[in-house]
Amino acid sequence: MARRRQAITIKHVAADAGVSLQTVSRVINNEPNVRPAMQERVQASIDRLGYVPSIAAQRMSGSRSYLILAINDRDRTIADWQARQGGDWVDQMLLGGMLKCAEHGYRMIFELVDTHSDHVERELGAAIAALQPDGVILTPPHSENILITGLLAKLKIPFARIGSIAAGPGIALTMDDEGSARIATEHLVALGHQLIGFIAGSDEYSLSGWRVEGWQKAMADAGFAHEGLLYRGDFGYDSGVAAANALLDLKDRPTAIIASNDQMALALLDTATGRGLKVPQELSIISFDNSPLVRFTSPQLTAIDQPIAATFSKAVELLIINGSGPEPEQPVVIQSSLIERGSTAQPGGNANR
Amino acid sequence: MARRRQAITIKHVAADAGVSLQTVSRVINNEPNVRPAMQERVQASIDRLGYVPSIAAQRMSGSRSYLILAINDRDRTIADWQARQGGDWVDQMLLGGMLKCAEHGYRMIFELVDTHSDHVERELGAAIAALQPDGVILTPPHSENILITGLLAKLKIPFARIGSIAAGPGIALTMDDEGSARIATEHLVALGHQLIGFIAGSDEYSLSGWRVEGWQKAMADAGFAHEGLLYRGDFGYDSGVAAANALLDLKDRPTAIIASNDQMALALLDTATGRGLKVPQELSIISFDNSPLVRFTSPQLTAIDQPIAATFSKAVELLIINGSGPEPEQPVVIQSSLIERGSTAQPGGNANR
DNA sequence: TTGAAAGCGCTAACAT
DNA sequence: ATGTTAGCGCTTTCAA
Repeated sequence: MARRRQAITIKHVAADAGVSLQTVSRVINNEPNVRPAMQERVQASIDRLGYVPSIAAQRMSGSRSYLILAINDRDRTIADWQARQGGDWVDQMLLGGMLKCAEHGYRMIFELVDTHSDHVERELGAAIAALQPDGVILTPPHSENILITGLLAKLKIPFARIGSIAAGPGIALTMDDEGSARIATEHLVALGHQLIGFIAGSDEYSLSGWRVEGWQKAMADAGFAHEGLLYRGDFGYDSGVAAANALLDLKDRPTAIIASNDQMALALLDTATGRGLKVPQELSIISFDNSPLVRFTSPQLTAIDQPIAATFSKAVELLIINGSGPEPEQPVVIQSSLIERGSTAQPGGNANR
Repeated sequence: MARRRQAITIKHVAADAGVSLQTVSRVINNEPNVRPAMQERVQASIDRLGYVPSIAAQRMSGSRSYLILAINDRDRTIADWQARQGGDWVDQMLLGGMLKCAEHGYRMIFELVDTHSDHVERELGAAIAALQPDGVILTPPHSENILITGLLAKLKIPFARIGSIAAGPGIALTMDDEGSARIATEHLVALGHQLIGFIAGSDEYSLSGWRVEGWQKAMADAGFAHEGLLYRGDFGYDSGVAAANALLDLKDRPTAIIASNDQMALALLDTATGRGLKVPQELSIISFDNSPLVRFTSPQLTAIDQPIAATFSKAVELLIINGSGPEPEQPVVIQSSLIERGSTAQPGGNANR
C-alpha cells in the first residue's frame, strides 16, 4: 500500500495565506475572533488550493468526526436484500439521512449489526471505536435493545432511537404507529365497515403492539368489537398467508383487514384472490409501509405511508443540532399518512376511487 | 460537543501486556518478527480490554483507512429513491460491497456525487480528502467520466470502474452486457421469433451500446435483419412507452421485444396490454436488470439478471487484495443470466413455462 | 526480535 | 484578534 499523505494540508494554507495554523483552523470551523479581512484572505487560499480538512486529523485532535452512524439489524437486512421483494427501507433511510447529513457537512455511514448475537456490544463497540461517530441512529429492533442503548449511553455518544417511545437515554422517534392504525381503521369505519380484522407484526417489535392498540381503540370508539379479529404474523409473507386464512375462515368474515406491513398485505391479497374474493368489493385491504410493491399489485393497495426518509432526516438534524445537549423529553412523532388506492371500498360495494 | 477520547488505546494494551506500543502495533497488523508467545500475550490483552484500533489514528500515521468509497450519480440515485419504483440497485451494491468489505475488516462508505456538475473534481476531491479511502468504486456514468478517473489516477488511489471496459487506469468490470443481450436474443430465436425488437437505453451509458451490439450480432448470426427494429429510450418509463408505441406501430410488428431495463420493459408491457395484445402469446418481452418489480407484473417478466452484488463483491476484493498493485489487463466480466418467467413464449403460441 | 523517537494533520488550551 | 505549544493514537523510521 502506497503511503499516501494528504495532498494539501492546513500548513500549506497557512503558509499561502501567511498566517498561523490556528487562524486557518478558526476559519475552517467558523469560529469567532477572526477579522473579516483575515477570514477572507484565508478562505481565498483555501479555495485556491482546494483544501479540505482530513476528518481523521480532526477526529484525532479531539474534535468531531463529522460521521453519523446508522445501524440496522444484520440478518433481517441481508435477508430483505437477498429476497428482492420490493421493500425500500434502507433506500429511504439513506435518502433522508444522507441528504440531511450533507446539508451539515456530515456523512452518514450505514452498518449492519447482529441483534441476536451475544456479543452485540463487542460488535457495536468495534464500529464505534473504529469510526468514532458523533452520533448513532438505531432502528428496530436495535432501538429497544438495552445492551445497545446502555453501551451508547455509557460512551456518552448521542443517539436516536427510531421506533421507540420508551423513556431513557437517546432521542426517541416514532412514525406514529398507534395513530396510523387508528387512521386506517377510521377510514374503513367511515366507508361503512364494521368487521375489521387486523394482522399484527412480530412481537419482537413494540411498534407491532402500538399498531394493534390503535386499531383496537378506534374499533372501540366506533362501537365495534375487535375480539377474535386479531391474528399475529411475523412480517413475512408466509405468516401473512396463515393469518389471512384464519381471518377469512371466520364464520363472521371481516369485510376489511388491515395488515401491519406490505408483505403480509400482499399475502392477504393473494390469499383472498385465490379464494375467489374480489378486492375491494368483497374485502377491503389496508397495508402498512407503502413500499414500492403496493403499486404493482392489482388492485394497488391503499396504505399507510411510513415516513422513513423524513424520520431519518429529523433524527440526523436532532443529533447534529442538539449534539450532546439535553434530549427531548417526549418522543418525537413524525406524522404518517394514508394513501388511498384501489384496495378499499364500501363493504360489498364500489371502489371508493 | 463533549471532547470524547478513545476509551481503550494502544497504550493501555501495551501497559497491560507489559510491552512497547510498537509490539502491540505489530500484533494488530500481523507483522512478522513477533514471537508466538509475545503475540499471544498481546492478543490476550487486546481481547481482555476489548481494544479496537482507531481508524482515524491509523490513517493519520500513514497507514490504511480501511475504507472503500462507493459513489453513485447523485441526481439519478435520489430520483430513483424518491420515485419508489421498485429498483434495488443501491441495495444490491451495498449487499455485495459491504459484506465483502466486512470479510476483510474494511468498511464501505456510500456517497453521492453529481456527474453533471462542473465541479465534479472538487466534490469528489473533497470526499477523498475528508475520508482518505483506500479504494474507490465507480458506477456508470461516473465510471467513464475522465475528470473522475483522471483525478483518481493522479491521486494514486486504486479504483474500480463498474460498467466500463475502456483501457486506462482503474480496474474495469462489466456484467457482460453484450453477452447478456445476445443470450436474450438467442433465447427468443430458439423459441421461434424472427422479428425481435430492441429498446435501447440512454446514450450516456456505453453499456446501452453494448447491449444493442449483442442483440444485433445475435440477430445477424441467426440470419435475421435488425434494421428498423431498434428504438432508443432513456431508461425511464415514459421513454419506454414511446419506444413501445413506435415498435408496435410497425407494419411488420415484432413478435418479441427486448427492453434495456425494467422500467422500460414495464412501460412496454403496459403499452402492449393497453393495445389489447396478449403477453406472451402475441408479444414476448425480455427485460434487463431483474429488479424486484419484474415479479409483480402480470405476467412476471423474463429478465436478464444483472449480478450487481457479485460485481461489487468482486470489485471490493480486487481493490483490497490487489491494493495498488498491477491492475488486470482485461476487463473483469461477471456473468449474468437469463431468468425465465411468464413473459416469453413461442410466437403466437403458448407460454414456454 | 523488541523498543524509542519522530511525526502524521489538526484543534484545545494557553499565551500574547 | 492572532500565534504558540502540546498532544490526540497510531505507524514509520531508526536504534538496540
